[in-house]
Amino acid sequence: MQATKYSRQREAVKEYLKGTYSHPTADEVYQEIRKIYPNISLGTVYRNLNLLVEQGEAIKLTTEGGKDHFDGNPMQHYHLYCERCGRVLDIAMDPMQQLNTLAQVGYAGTIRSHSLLFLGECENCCKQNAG
Amino acid sequence: MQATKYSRQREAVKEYLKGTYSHPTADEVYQEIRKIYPNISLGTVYRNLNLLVEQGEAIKLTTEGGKDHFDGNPMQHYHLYCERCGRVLDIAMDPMQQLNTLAQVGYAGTIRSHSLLFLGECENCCKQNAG
DNA sequence: ATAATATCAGTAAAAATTACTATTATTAAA
DNA sequence: TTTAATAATAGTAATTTTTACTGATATTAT
Repeated sequence: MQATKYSRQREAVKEYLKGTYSHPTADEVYQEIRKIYPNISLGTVYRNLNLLVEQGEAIKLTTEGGKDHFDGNPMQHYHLYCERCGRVLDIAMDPMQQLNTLAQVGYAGTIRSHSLLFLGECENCCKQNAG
Repeated sequence: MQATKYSRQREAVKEYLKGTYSHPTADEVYQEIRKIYPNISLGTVYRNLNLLVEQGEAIKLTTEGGKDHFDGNPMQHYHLYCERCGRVLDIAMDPMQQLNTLAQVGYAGTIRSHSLLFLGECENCCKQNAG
């Protein structure tokens, strides 16, 4: 069965994630939601973030920073991982399904999708460099 | 200064990594090297793997499986992450530098490179499916 | 209201990686 | 070819991120 029941905590996590472009980590979501629900626990945040991902409402972004980042926009799109500050940012570029086709050529397994992560420096860190 | 001294352990790690296409995790490298140097410690494996990455001799692949995988081929190329068995495999496809250029359009930060990971099922897991 | 149960807070555990320390191995110089 | 300097190691402990567990609470349907 496992019918999904409403919970204020999950709603708050979802609302926060849908309303930001910051691609927060679980801990960052936790710190934010605590301002509204001081007793919420980190485990609850993790559980609900993963639930949102399962439901197709969010995306989990695994980066070399070690922490997973979460994105409330479930449409496929690309990101920049800033090698300086570790933040994740959206890249305004059309997703290329043809990459899957190209990869599939001569490969006996099945290509389902792809994840494209650009590496470099975000706008903020670039400015700091110049200053 | 921090001059790099020779060590048998590092040599073994490097040799193993250069001689396999299996994209092993740190622990898998550890288990392998233990066959030759039973006293080698996991920390030594981690230290040397990261050293090889710093020196441009290897690449670290961060996947959603939670574990980092290592590749002894430092040339840019693409991979498949098998969502079934968690293995990482090479994809025979030319790297596309134009992706960096496309991403850079209208982005105020700096795009340095990209990491492209395909998701799906490897040949082995596909076969099992059919069988 | 009541019963059934999904979710929660709080805490403990797990898993992957890194840091620490006394000892050993490598290098270069005497 | 000893000796001195120090990088690297093994073994262990600590850190970090994420997941699992448990008794209490909140939500839903009856």
